[in-house]
Amino acid sequence: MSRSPNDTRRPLTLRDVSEASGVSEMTVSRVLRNRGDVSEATREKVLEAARTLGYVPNKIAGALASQRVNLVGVIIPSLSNLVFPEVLSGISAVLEDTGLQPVVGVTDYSPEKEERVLYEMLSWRPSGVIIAGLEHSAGSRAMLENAGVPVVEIMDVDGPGVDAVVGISHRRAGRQMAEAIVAAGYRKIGFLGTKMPEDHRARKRLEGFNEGLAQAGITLTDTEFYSGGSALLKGREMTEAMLARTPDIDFLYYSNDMIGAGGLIYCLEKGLDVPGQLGLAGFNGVELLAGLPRQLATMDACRREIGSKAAEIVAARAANPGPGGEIIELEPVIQRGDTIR
Amino acid sequence: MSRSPNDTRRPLTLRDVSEASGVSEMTVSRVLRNRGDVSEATREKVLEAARTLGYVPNKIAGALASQRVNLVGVIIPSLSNLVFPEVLSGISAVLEDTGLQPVVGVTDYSPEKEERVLYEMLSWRPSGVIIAGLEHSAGSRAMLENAGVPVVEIMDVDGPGVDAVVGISHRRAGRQMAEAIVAAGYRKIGFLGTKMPEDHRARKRLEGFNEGLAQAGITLTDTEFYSGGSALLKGREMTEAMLARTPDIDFLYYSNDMIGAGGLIYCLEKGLDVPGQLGLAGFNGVELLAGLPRQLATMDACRREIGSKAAEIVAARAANPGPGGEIIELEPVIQRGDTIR
DNA sequence: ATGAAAGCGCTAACAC
DNA sequence: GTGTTAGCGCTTTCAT
Repeated sequence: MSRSPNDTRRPLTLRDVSEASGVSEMTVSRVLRNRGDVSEATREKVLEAARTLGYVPNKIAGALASQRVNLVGVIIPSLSNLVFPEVLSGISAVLEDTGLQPVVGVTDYSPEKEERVLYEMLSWRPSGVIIAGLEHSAGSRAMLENAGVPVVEIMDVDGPGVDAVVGISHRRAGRQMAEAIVAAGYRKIGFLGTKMPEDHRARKRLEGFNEGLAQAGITLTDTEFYSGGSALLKGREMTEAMLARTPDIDFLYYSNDMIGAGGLIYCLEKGLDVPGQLGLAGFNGVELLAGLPRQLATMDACRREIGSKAAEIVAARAANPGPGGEIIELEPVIQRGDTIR
Repeated sequence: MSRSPNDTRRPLTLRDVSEASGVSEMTVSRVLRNRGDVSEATREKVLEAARTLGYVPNKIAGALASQRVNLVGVIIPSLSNLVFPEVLSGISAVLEDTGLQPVVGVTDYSPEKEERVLYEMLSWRPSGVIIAGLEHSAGSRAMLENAGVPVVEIMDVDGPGVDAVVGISHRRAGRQMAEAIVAAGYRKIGFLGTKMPEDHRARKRLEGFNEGLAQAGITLTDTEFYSGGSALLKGREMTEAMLARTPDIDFLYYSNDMIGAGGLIYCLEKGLDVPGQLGLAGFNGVELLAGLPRQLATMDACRREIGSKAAEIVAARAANPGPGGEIIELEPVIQRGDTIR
């Protein structure tokens, strides 16, 4: 590949394009951003010069000068959870045609890391922030309150938000599932979930679930928690353990579909009568379930829609600032599948 | 929450901290970056002022002035592939303690989108770029060549790279799997994969697989391709279709573990004799497989290690520029599992 | 150990 | 339709 005149490795600037095209920097800038009136002739000249030089604009300088950054910070606990990539894709799809760009930060469910990631993001002065959850450290909360840009807290509506909130009520989701299970006649019910105090949404689902059971005068018969490892495998193991410990249990409520799927596979393998003798349910409505031999009962967490609504709020307010404080509660629906009788 | 003196929504600047602490902007800057000698007393004053004001530095201005950006662009085809989040976590883990930050861009396997994402990233003048694959549009390749920062192409080593390359040989991986299958005595072999011309690594695996078979005088008995939808479900459906069409087939090679897992579940459900009558193998070594009743034969794609090696190269060269052009080929290993006799 | 001046590469605002 | 000027908020460099 032959080297262009600019053979020193110095990055190209507007000035280089300006000189190469014989047009002022300002006009070059206008052409490159499609702003203001530029004659077709100059336009051509400039684009030609930019292309042959291989000029890539410096957004850092542009952002500093214009006080505008087309970035939206998206802060989520994990990428390996399957749920968050889906939220992300909802966000991306909407931002795609707004000129805004998502930038992802991952917290690993750690409030300290969330605070660091948030600080890092805000120091780039993004046009908005989308952040998972309502629970944040005092420092994070202060930063969000003072960010001076739209903030959308997603996934969860059970609690007060800093600004806009888009999500579902996990408490209610848990309650509804409890009601459905009780209505189906199950009475000895076990819960299997993650040992993660920082997963507030799973915690709220369990609280709601207990409330729902309590309403029918029932309490959980057994519980089992795990942390780390392959969720599918853990689901198997926990199910095996619980069935061994509490043989007469008649329903297993899993805090997520992956461990639920592991449990389902185990039960089918053992030839257990599902849903006759033993009912099963998970949470999330992940696509994976469609490939299993039996459809696990679950509840759609509206992941993509949460992403797209959140992105819409940010995009709308980036375009013209409003008062903020939007609250959007989505309604998850129980998918009974084949594992509740 | 009470408002601080700065009640106009103007973002805080170094100057605000400087005034609040009675110290020059320069010294404030030094304190905030831990650079140069600052007396403990001033240090305290400054930090105190910054904290109470809630000052967040403006990295845009900082980057412009210092010509240094602690960002590393990471460009991958997809987040829902399970493989890429693992690569990412390898990258993050290494960058964590280097002061560099990964910024992710997703291409959806589209060269045009890759070019746009790359352009966008380079316009932020990152300290390095990690990009999946060796195949890029002419435009992308030109940008990579002229970026003036370390570029690491990952996942694949079958072809020439722009700068550094970290990955495995998918062609060889396919060949090795073919050899193992033939050695186990299977002869009527089917391939099931994605209908994605843009997935060059899957294509190379298939090419290598065919080469491996050809060496034993065998050609593929049947093939089946899919696109979109739940991979697990597609694996089921394709397996069903192929077994119906070619009942005497004795081995199914899947282009990835998700469809392989779907196929395995289907076969077990139908009570087929795996691996006696019918052998199965996938590719990737995803964690999910551990939860299945039978272990699918597969090949570890070294995802996390690819990520960490790539990050190490970028970090090393960000610290002190070298000649570049590192080539690291990792060696995937066949995991025979329970589905090859 | 601290401060002053210059300037990073671009765009807003205003001429012409 | 095009050019000029000033300055975005920091850091570099040099002075003290």
